[in-house]
This record gives sequence, C-alpha cells and structure tokens, in this order.
Amino acid sequence: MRDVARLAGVSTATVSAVLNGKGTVSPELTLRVEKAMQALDYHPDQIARSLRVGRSNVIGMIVPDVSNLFYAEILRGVEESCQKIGYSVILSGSSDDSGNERRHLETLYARRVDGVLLASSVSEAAYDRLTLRRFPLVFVDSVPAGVTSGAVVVDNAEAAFVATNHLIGLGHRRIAIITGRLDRSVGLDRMNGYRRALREAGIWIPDDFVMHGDFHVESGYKYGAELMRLPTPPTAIFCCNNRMTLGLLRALSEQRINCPNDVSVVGFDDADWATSFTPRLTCVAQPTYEIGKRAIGMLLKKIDAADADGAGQEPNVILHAELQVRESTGHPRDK
Amino acid sequence: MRDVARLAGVSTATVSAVLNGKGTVSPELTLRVEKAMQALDYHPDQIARSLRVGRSNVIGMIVPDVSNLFYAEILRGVEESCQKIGYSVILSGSSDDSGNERRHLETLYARRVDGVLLASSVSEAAYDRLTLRRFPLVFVDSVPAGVTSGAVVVDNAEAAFVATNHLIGLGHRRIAIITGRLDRSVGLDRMNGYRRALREAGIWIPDDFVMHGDFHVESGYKYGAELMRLPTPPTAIFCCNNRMTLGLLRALSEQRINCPNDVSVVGFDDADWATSFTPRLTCVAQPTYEIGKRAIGMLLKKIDAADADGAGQEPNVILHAELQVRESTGHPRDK
DNA sequence: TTGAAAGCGCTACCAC
DNA sequence: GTGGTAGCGCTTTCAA
Repeated sequence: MRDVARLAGVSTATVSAVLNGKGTVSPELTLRVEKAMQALDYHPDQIARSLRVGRSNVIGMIVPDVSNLFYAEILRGVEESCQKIGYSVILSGSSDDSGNERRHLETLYARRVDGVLLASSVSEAAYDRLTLRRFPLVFVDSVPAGVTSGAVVVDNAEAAFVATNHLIGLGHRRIAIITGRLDRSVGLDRMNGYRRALREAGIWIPDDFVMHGDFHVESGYKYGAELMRLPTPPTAIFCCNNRMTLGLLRALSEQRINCPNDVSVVGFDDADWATSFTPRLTCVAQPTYEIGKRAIGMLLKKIDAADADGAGQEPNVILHAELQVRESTGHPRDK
Repeated sequence: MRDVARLAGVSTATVSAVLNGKGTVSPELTLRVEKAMQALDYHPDQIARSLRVGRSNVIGMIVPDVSNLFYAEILRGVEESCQKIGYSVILSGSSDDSGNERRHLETLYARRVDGVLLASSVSEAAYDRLTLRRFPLVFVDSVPAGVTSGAVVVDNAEAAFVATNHLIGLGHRRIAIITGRLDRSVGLDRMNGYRRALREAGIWIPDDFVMHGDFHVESGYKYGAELMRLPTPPTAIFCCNNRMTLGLLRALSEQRINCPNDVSVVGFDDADWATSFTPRLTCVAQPTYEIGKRAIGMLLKKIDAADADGAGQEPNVILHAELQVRESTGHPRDK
C-alpha cells in the first residue's frame, strides 16, 4: 500500500479512501491511484483491514457431517448468499461430537468471525452466556429446547404429521417409524408429529413399531430389517432422515421385499437419488437451500444489530416442508 | 492481552511467550499468566497474530459444486486433516464458472490464506504466473493439461479401462459411454480408457454409442434415454460420474428397462446410495477421503517449502480407483 | 529471564 | 480534498 501511495504520489490515507470509495478524492487522484494499484498488482490485505475495523467479513458454519447431502445443500444456500455480499465461510464438521463443536466454537472465536451458523448443535456450550456474548449465533435445522429466537428451522412436527396422514389416507394401519435421535428437536418433533397423526386417526401402534434410530445409515438398515422380520410386519414405514432411508431401502432390497407392494416407505429429506430409485421415493422435502439463505439472512441482521448495539433478538424462522408423493407409497396390499 | 499482562503483573511480551510455549518463562510467571488468562476468559486474536507473523493458518478450497457428494467427501478428508493441525478451511463453490473461480482466487488472496485447493478447475487463471506466485496451490481431481506437479489425481484412464474391461469380460460387445466434459482431464481420460479397452479387445463401436455428457444429472438422463431408444441399443453403459448415473438410472426406470437384464450399468464415483439401489450399483469407487487427505498433505508441504523459500515442486500424486463389482452388471442377455 | 518498543497493513481522526 | 499519524493486538528483536 505504501508502494502504491508512493507510485501515485499520494499518501496512504488517500489510497485507503480510494479503496473504500470514500468519494472525497478528486477524480484525477483517483485515477492515478487506480493506475498504480493496477501496475503493482496490489490487493489490499483483508487481515490488516479486519484487525483495524474489528470485522472480518467471515462467518463460521458448523455442521455434524460435511458429507451429508442435507447439510451440503444448506451450505450451498449459505455460501451463495455469502458470495454476493463479500462474506467468506469457514466450514467445520463436528462429527456430532460436543467436544468438537465446542472446540470449533473457540477456534472460530479466535479467528474473530463475525458470526456463526450452528447446524444441529449437540452441545450446550452453544448457548452458554459466554459463547453467546462472543458473537452472533444462529441455530440451523435443530433448535435447543426452549430457544425461541435466533433459529431457522422447519416445522418438523407438522411435516411428520402430514407424511403419516398420507399413509393413513392410503389405508395403512400398521405404520412403523424409524426415528432420529430424540435428544434433538428434529428427531423428537418428527416422532411427535407421527404420534399425533396416529392418535387423531384413532390408530394404536405396538411399541415395536417405534424404532429409535440415530440418523445414520446403519440404524436405518438394522431397524428396517428388524421391522420386516416382525411376526406381523408394518405395511408402511416412516423413516426420519435421508441416511436412514438409504439403510432401510438396502434392508428391503436384501430381503427381497417389494416396495410399495409389500411395504410403503416415506422418507424424510429429499435427495438427488430420490427420483432415480425404483420406485421413486415418496418423501418429505425440506427447503434446504432456503434454510441456508434464511439462516444467513438472520445472521447478518444479528451482526448488524450487534454492531449497532441493538439487542438483536430475531424470532425463530419456521419454514415448511413439502410432502413429495411418488411411487414408494401405495395402498396396503393385505388390507 | 494487555489486560492479562496487567493482571499477571508482567509485560505483553511475557504473555506472548507463554502463549507460544517459548519455554523461556519461569514456571512461576507462567502460572500467573495462565491464571490471568483464565480469569479474563482471554482468547488470543488470531487476526492480529496472522498480521504479525504473515501466516493465517487458513486455507481455501474451491469446488465446482458444494452439494456434489464426491466433492463433499473430499472436503471431509480435507477438513478433518485440517482440524488436527489447527488449520481452518474457507470453502467456495465456483458453479463451474471460470469467472467465479477467478473471483474466489482473488478473495482468498486478499484474505491471505496460506494456500488453496482447487478442485476441477475450469479456469486458466489458476495457473497464471501471477496466481501461482500469490500462494501455494494444489489441483485436486482434475489437472490442467501439461501440469505434472502440484496435483492430486486419480488415474482415470486406468479406472475407465478396468471398468470397460469388466463389461467386456462379461461378454458385452455393444458398450456405450456417457462421457463427462472433455475439456477436463477427468472427462477426457475416462473416455480414453474406455476407448483403449475396446480397441485392445478389437471391438468397434458406432459413433452414437459415445454420448458427450457434462457431468450433470440431466445429461445422464437425456443420453441414457437416447441410447436405449436406438434401433440396436447397447447392452451395457459406462457412465462417467455419479450425477449422470443418477440421470441414467432414472431414464431406465421410466422406460421400464431392467438393469442388469436388459442393460448393464457401470457408474463412476461411489456414493452412499450405490448399495441401496436395486440392483446395487457396480461402479468405480474413487478414494475420495484419501484424495482430500493427500491434497492437504501436499499443500502443507508446499506451504512449508514456500516459507523456506524452497522451490516446492511436488510431483503429482496419482491414486487408484477401485472397481466395485455389484449387481448392476451381468452377462448380456441376447448374446 | 523479562520488558520496552517497533512494526505487520490498514483505517480514521484531525489538521491543513 | 489531502496527508500525517495513532493504533487495532499481536510477535520479535534487543537491551537490561
């Protein structure tokens, strides 16, 4: 920068003014400075700038699993929005471990990110007073119990309710569920939606139709296989995330159980493969890209509010998922 | 930091020494400083540190598509390795656009990242003298023509050769291909491997068995459909990436064409869904996680070499993909 | 072994 | 309009 100033015959202050479009520089000097910058292939050092202005234009994002398409899609929404406004995003994967999550939170703080997006948080550290004072934070996808602001979530209970009702409407009575982790709002809400639908339809479900999965492929596989080996297996299964659905479908395939003839399947989370399967998968499609966009929108609001010393309490954004009815659901055969 | 120094009754230099484990500080003072840091919940400002030492401990990674599982898996390898050594990664998606790619390169430079990982680069900007002087850069997945150092790639030609030979070995003679973009090494090499296998087996292939796809779902769908509508359709299709395979499978499903009875399919890239499909998909599995790990390893070497003013010419790392034979390939029926 | 002070590259304030 | 300069929080000589 000094070199630029020297070459243009001005002060560094002027160069800075040109850079930031302060408008108080004469056209003539502006041109000279720009020429000099070009000639020297000068690119302002954002690090130095950040240090000075106390703002990094970087946000952090923590997800449980980088290679889960669901988070990848959210990330895409986040990243594209960030690009437009000159933000960069540091991504870290927590592997569903609260220690990792906490560590990442510390790292991000040390790097002085302007805010962080926390997907499916598994740690209480996230809403420590201390952490919250460090930087604006918005919860994505899953929200800690009792938190009514600063989160972008989907109405999971409603979505599960609709999905289950779809099965009931087709005539199913023996409807099983493979739940997600119940210590997460996403997992619990989906199960509750399912239960409510059954209750309102006056359907009673045996305990062994409720399988407690953990969002991973293996649990979908294992519980799917178990369900179909029951003396009277379900005629429909509601599976609470994309990974487990993959496991479930694998189990069905191995047992040569035909879907939807022998059993109907409703998955949660749409995925690129959902329409390539035979049969095409009926599932609850979450607006992933939109989640990402809204989350970053809320975070920016919070960042601005923090700058302006406003309280910055953004009420939760609640988005709605849409049931995509395709061919993996049909009437029960032995009705 | 000043506060910590004051509270501990020492100078900031001493605090710094403690932080960096310089070892020249008496145990007594060390303890006092640590106490003070704790008491004030002090976390050193990496931004300031970066400015001073000229090293950010951040790397950038540019991928064409954040939500393609293939890149997501590589990213996972990268990210996990980075965590271990205290690096953070800024992720950007180029959407296969060279303008975006160039812009991200500029941004990353402005942020003074220590190096960048560039996946499937589409832009010549990446190997401009200028860009290369800015920071260590390693190419991942796809390598620009003629570049023999600084890249981590898979031997795509060999992988395609093996995959095609697998089909030939099963008795197929009418083997079609849906290629990727031929302006990328990945795309071209795979087609060449396919061609070599056919040539060596003395099999001649009509031109309309070679479909030029672009790595996206739609092209797999479109060309898959076209292939199967040919007067004499192929008995096997080799499909050059995960996305296009999804499209192809959808086309087959819609046309009620049975795989592998009517046509065998070999995909490129393994995916979580590959073993959940019926039939389970035979495909070329790239060592994605390993690619990520090796890439970051090479980048770090380059970074260190750059620090040490060494030339830092790391020869290309060439990894090998493995053919996963499953049920989507079988003998041709009408042989 | 410890501390004083310079300086990384930038911005913002104030004086001209 | 423009420039001089202090200082963001840290590390790193160098002197004590």
